[in-house]
Amino acid sequence: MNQNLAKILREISVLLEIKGVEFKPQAYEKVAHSIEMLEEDVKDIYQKGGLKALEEISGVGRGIAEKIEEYIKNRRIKDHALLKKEIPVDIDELSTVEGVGPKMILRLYEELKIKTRDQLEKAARAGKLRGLEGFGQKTEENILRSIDFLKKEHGRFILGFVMPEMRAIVEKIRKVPGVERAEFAGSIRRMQETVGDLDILVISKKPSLAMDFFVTMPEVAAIYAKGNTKSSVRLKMGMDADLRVLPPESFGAALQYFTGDKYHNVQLRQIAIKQGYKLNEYGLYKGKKLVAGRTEEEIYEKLGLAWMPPELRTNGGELVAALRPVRQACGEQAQGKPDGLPKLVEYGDLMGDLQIQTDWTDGENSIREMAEAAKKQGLKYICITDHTKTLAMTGGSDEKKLLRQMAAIDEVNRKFKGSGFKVLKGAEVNIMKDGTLDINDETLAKLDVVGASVHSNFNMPEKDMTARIIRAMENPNVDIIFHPTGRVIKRREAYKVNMDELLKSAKRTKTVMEIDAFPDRLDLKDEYIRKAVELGVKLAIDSDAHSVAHFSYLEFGVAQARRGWAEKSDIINTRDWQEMLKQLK
DNA sequence: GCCGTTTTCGGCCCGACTGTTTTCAGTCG
Repeated sequence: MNQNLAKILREISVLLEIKGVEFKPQAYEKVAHSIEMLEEDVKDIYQKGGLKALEEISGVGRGIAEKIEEYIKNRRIKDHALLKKEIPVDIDELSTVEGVGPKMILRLYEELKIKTRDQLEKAARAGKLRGLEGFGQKTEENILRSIDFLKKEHGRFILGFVMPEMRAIVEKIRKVPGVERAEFAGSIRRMQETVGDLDILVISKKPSLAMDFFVTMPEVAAIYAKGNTKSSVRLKMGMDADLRVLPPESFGAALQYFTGDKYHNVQLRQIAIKQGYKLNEYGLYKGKKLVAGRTEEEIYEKLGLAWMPPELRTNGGELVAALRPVRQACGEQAQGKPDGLPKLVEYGDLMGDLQIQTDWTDGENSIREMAEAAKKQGLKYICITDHTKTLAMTGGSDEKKLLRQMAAIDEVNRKFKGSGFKVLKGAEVNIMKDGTLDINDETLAKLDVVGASVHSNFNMPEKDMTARIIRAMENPNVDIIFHPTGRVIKRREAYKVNMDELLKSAKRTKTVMEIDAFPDRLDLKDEYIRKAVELGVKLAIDSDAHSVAHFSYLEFGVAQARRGWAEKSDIINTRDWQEMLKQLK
């Protein structure tokens, strides 16, 4: 319900903006975002506390609370329907076209009756747009180019898959003469699951050199804009990229500003205003006087806040947590814990990896090769978790094959003797439709680590899927639930499951929940991680490696854990293998 | 439409770049 309601509220926001209504659009947009972020269903909130409870939601006042009530009762909001009737255009489709905003949508509709992206494309191809006042040939071309892109790609890229190329680009820019510093900003710096574009900020004595280099890199397919401080391009791999040159005294301000996210920034600027400052990408100002801007730290500090890792910046309570005690705001040194921010698990904290597939099933490499690659990556242990028999297409193990594999692992461990590296015995067993497992308990009991996961019957009702997984958790041999929602980003939705129930059961049965670091899985999602951490459910971060190249993906699992406010102690494989095993059932 | 250390009215985040304009509106992030 929340996502649908959020969509309607956002549509109201855009429709009001199209009509030129002031301020209300922001109010609706803010609420749409709050609703999206909400963990509890609005319907439950309403049933428990009525309109009053709805008004507790950030940004919701009496007016919107009543509209939410109306939606809960009737599945529609009358004002929304009226607006749609007045301007019956596909907002979603049109506003995702680059360069097309509310004002343009209105003119396109009024003058050419354009309602959909297809109609817009046809009109542009026929050269009908350039006749309109304020529209020229360039605008028409830009619209067509953007539509072509939208058709080809779905707009966002999976962070782990594009990160190597992004890093290579930044490295090259760092080598351009005059460039003193170059950093990622935006969703890449926040380590979001997916990224829409690449933002790079630089300090350079020779800005024009950096700009020239940037727009003529071999990776560039087209140049949108080139200026003295900002240039924008489309990369051949399909992503848009921006380069901005900043003076050193503003670099921290720009880094903060362009890292976002948007909601964090809006909130931060409001905090600044309340304290009599103005915050923009050039710095924190008192009147015309620059009081901070060289580093992010000094800006947060001046506002009475602790600096926080970019992964936390989502306006999900991090600004409240970052508040320094009052005495420090008065100029005194704070003693002890200065703020309420979590001490996040660090990249590099992982000692082992608990989900690895080998050539015994659908992996590419042998146990030995995987072990050597993991050791090279700096890990101290891995657990081999090949698929089991009901995943027939992978040649999943039955009980006999598992026993043979255990012997093979003993053999590999003999080779590693004295090196401090350990290979543990495990399996990724299938949770059957009824919640039983496809390997008998006697065999499971011989393994060091048993991961269980759902690989079939994805389309069960939520209640049944939840009961199915909980039954698996109740098996005393099951240590970890692997990739607990089964989603594949951009390809497959998560199956329907009541995560609150799962997490409570995980706590009760001492079952560990996995953060699968494979870039297009990354489930648990950040919001569920946060909930797990609050409940005291233990987590594991695993690569789900199917080849030696995949161990590098662990980084993205750590990022996910950090966005879920997880600390080192929440993650079992930050401990050595003996201590890690003690955390299991 | 929301909200309050500027508090029940009067504000609401901010600046760069583009395109189509001779001074700026629209869009974006």
